Amino acid sequence: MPTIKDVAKLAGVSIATVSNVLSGGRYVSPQLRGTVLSAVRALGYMPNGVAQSLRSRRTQTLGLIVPDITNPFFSGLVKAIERTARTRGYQVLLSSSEENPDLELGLTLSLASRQVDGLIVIPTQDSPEYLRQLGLPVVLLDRIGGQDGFDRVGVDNIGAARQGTEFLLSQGHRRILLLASTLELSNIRERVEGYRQALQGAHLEYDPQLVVACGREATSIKVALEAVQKHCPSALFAATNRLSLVAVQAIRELGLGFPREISLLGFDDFEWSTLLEPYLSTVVQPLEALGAAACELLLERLAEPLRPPQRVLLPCDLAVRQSVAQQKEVSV
Amino acid sequence: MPTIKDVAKLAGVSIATVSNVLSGGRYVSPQLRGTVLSAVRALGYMPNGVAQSLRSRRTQTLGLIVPDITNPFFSGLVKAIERTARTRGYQVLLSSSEENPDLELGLTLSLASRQVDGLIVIPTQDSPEYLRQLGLPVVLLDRIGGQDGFDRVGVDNIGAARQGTEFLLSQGHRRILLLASTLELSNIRERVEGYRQALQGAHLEYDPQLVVACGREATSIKVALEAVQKHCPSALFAATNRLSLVAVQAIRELGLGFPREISLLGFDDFEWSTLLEPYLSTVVQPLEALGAAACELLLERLAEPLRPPQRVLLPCDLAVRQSVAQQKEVSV
DNA sequence: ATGAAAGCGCTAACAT
DNA sequence: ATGTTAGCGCTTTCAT
Repeated sequence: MPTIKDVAKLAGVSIATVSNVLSGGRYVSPQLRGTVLSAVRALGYMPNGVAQSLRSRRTQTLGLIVPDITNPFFSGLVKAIERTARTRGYQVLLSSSEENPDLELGLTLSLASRQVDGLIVIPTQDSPEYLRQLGLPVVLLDRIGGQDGFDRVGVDNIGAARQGTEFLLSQGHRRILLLASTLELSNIRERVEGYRQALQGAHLEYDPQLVVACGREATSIKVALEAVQKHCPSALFAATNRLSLVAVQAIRELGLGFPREISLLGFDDFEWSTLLEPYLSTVVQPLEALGAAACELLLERLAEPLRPPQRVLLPCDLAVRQSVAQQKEVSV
Repeated sequence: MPTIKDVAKLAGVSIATVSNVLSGGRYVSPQLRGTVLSAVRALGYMPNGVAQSLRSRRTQTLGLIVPDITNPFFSGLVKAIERTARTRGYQVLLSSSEENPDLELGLTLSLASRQVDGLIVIPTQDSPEYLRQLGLPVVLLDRIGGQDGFDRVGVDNIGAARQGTEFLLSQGHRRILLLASTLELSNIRERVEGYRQALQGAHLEYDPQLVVACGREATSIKVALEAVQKHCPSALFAATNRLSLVAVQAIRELGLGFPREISLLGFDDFEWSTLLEPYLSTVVQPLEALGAAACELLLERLAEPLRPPQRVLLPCDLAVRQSVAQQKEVSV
């Protein structure tokens, strides 16, 4: 691989001039410009990004830590982030934390050691304290509960869940079972809170028993199934996309007419949900906007290190399709 | 951020010793080792990966170019690659080519400039010639048609499609419509070939009209729908996961009893397909193994630059579930 | 067993 | 308007 030195020699100029032609640092006469450029082409020269980074102290690289890229919610975010970063001249080092806090810490350190300019993290748990110590610009994405002091972007979970629940209520449902993954995520707790607020707004009693934490594993189905059997809800509100799947399985195993006997409202929209018929109604999170906002927030922070931490809260939409039926006989 | 120099000063040793303690280059007495290590801890020192890379000429970074990370097939591969790379001490720079060859070329160059140690590419089209010129170890993944001379890992598409078709035949189906995306991908052409071979093996006529290229956009549904209307197949074989979706939509629009009146066999297995009932039978590609193999092949190439290009061809499985019905009345 | 010093390829401050 | 040169933080040869 030729270096800047080779180009300088071939063009008969100093390496500074080559650098300036390529990076546009200072004015170079058109003639020299031309000679340098042809030397560059003749040699097939490409600047060594590592050397540039060492010298300039900027790698033009962002670190991204995601729990599981296989989940369409996360992969949608990754896609948006990568695209935004790319159009702004940044590359993305992607790591998967596999929902493991210890691994997340390790990845964080390893990314910092590689001198990424900043980090976008979808943390495995609330308030990752070590991220503060890092001395690196960090933007928290999606799971942004816990303390502030971080730049963060997420969705108005309370509002979204309230809106979803209100929709269910408007269709006449009174016994709504909320399927949660784990209450350890503030994200999910906020959705529970939105659910509660909607019930309260309708002067209905909030029954904590109707909120069931299914966990994040295969056993979720069993938990959901038993809860449905025990509480006989007329509607299910799945608080994550995975739980929509779980809910569907539970409904099937119980042999319930869907949506006639039981309705389902999902959280997160995803292409493949159209495999389900009747089509799933869901709260839809603005993936594109979330990812882009996270990336842009980080770049702004890089440009302006001292400004106070920002919080971006995006609203969700409600996609009304077919999985929620009108409930005629209102239970008392 | 403290540097190796700071550590050396605090520990009262040379920077060479610090380096050797950390990188295990040469023997250092236990005493000095200890002093150095406590200095490291006291300062919270972390080696600067960029400087290490510049000096050692290795970045411990792999470039990965994927058409669309949002497709569960690709995201499954990415997950496996990232994990394998991580356990071997490598990080992954992820880029999305968005099925755009020009963008792919640009990403390639930009990754090379960042001095990745090697590249894993799921190319947007067959035989990407510029990848040869790159002077960088490259492993082609999934779309590995075209000329050889590359390290590549993929699946036995012919065998898989033949097996799938044979299964359909064994269930009594005689008019099988093969839904392809584009015939420009050798990948897909191979699946067509497997389909043809199976028919031939059963002494049935291969009718090119029964192979329909639906394209990769939203219009696919219309194309598929018209083909079904025109040819009245008893079974559909979708050659990609997207096409399973397309097939399902087409079947619904035609109001066909599924799988009674029409059967469906998919390609690629994915978690969310369980939303469809009856459950989708599919050819399943070994995502984990594919990703891991690609990564490992690349690392082997890094260790042994001169060995001849390897080709890894993995077999597929057939997951028989419920979407293919026995065809009683065999057409003549 | 350890230290001194060269140099990876580049940018930017300092010259002219 | 262009050239010279000092590092960026590290690994690695060459000394001792």
